[in-house]
Amino acid sequence: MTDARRNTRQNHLELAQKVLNIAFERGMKAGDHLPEQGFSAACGVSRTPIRSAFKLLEENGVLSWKEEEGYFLAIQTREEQAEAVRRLEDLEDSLARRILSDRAERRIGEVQSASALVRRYKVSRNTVLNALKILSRDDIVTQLPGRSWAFQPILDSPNSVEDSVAFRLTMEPQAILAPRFTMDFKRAGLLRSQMEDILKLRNGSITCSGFRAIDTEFHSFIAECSGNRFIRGSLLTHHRLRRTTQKDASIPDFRLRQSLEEHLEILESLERNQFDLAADQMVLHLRKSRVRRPEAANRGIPPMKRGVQS
Amino acid sequence: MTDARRNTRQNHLELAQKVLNIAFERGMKAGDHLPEQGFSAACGVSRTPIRSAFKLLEENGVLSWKEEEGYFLAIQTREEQAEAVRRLEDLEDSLARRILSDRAERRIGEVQSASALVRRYKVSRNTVLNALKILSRDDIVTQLPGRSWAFQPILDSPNSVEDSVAFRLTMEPQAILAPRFTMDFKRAGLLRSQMEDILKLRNGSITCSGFRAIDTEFHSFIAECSGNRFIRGSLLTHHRLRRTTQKDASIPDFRLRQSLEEHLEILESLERNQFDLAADQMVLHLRKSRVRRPEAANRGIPPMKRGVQS
DNA sequence: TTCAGTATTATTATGTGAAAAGATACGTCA
DNA sequence: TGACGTATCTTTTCACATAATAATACTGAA
Repeated sequence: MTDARRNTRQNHLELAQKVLNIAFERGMKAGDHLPEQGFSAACGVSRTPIRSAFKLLEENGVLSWKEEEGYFLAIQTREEQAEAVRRLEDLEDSLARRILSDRAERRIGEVQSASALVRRYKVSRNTVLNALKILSRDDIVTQLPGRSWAFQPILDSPNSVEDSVAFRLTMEPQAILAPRFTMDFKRAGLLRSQMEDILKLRNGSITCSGFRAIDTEFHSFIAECSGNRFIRGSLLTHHRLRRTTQKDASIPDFRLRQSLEEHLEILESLERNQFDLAADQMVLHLRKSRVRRPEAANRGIPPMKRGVQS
Repeated sequence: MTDARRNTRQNHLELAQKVLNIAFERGMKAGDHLPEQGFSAACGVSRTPIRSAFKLLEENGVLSWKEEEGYFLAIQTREEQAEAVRRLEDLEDSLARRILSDRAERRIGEVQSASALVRRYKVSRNTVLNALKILSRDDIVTQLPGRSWAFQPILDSPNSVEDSVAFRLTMEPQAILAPRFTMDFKRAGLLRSQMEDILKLRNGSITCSGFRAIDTEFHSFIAECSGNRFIRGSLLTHHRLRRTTQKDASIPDFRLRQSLEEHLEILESLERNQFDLAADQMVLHLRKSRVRRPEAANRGIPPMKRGVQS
């Protein structure tokens, strides 16, 4: 596994996921042909990396290959796709991820020097620098003036969770209300059907991590549709942080379902261009999911006191 | 100048500014002694870089040096300090700044490769990579999947300015209203007196760039006091972007004064712990300064339609 | 004890060439 | 024309040696 990890460029893992998403967005079925050039154009890279991604997907049984003809989709259902994506995500446990989890478990201290990490993880200096670059992009670590790197408080302290919800409560409705908000209907439809699929699962079999994945995707989607580039940017950054640092908590099944149904309602309102309604539903959704997290309940976020413009 | 720039580490310029700020925050007067160890502790670095910063400041006439005794403050007034800081800022025209201004003037295209920049600016690859790192921290450029870097729209298009004000209108009041908002009274006092000094200048002699500097500092200060780390983070990022990309526009003198007086009023409310009032004043302040910018007036930001929670 | 000066050691930054990866062009087949 | 396979050139990454910088320990003086 370690060798495989070393042989497989991180880039290709990301690219492979992107390829898979595009294929399903285009409504491809098992047996369909995936033209290299089309994906090359869609991903904005040349054919060379696309081929690597295809090969990677073939190794994972997602694609099949025929000489002189190219690659073909080998899976059918969205469940299979989701599983494949999960497998790819497992592969890409980069050093950044390891460092993060070690920090989350408090196995390493708040302040680190690059060399210390080189020694601890027995990897090249460049690898560490790269990981730090990734982590600092999400503001998980910041470079102090000297030569030390400091971890920011992770999204696991009660205060942080509280701050996160407060942040989202101000930003997400505004993302919807910003002028030039434009829905990507295709992606919305895909999201909707994914959520409906999950809801169809029998009681108790919704996994928390599966829910979290789709939840983050939904909220990132809303952010991406926002017409305000600064609201979009800061929300996307925040969701990236949530995705990487949030911990699994056990949430009862019925609450997960409720949450997904709220997502669907918001999507419906947006599709009807009822932005005010969608924004209000978003506020309610966030407030409810706040109550849902046991550890954060009844802590000092002020009630509906006042708006941005009172 | 080019040689001096090459000899002077960028780090030390920043550090020198920090040192100067700390000295004035501590209320030091001309002739006072600056202990190396004290500043070393205050800045979180060892004595070595502090000495470089001291030496740099001495070369600029801000400090004086006596053998076997150390460095002493050589300037007295805040104007002298501001001037010194400005001189230091002029020194640090890094490659990032050059690239940014070339882009602002549309001398270079929206998409660039690192090598192209190496060729254009005749600097080492590392220098370019470093500049790109700085620019990408503020989301001025982003790395595309392939090997190209793309500039984001700069804060000079009408839409961007509009988006920026809308963003600040949602965030800045919330920064004040967040629980655990805590004023740094010392810094507030310093800011206040700086603004009062500017207001004392005779009519017409307030420079626009001087105003912008203190304006950004004031708003960054508010952000820094916020108890919500995500609101704080996203606002600070945004203000950094404003500082680096905003263009000088000519704004009539009386409007600058009005704006500064609004700042003072907000500070007063904050000092009295009247956070709701301060937040409302901030909303008004931002709305007014929006009207002040001629190019952005009467464009589609929705009126006081609704709050975050309504 | 605290300070600046000095020396020593640890860490990081930089330059260089080899190797990997990406972009592009061309050939061939359907 | 549009697809894949292959070849070639450009760009980037990586590893390593070396220079620059930061942290630390130690000194003597006030």
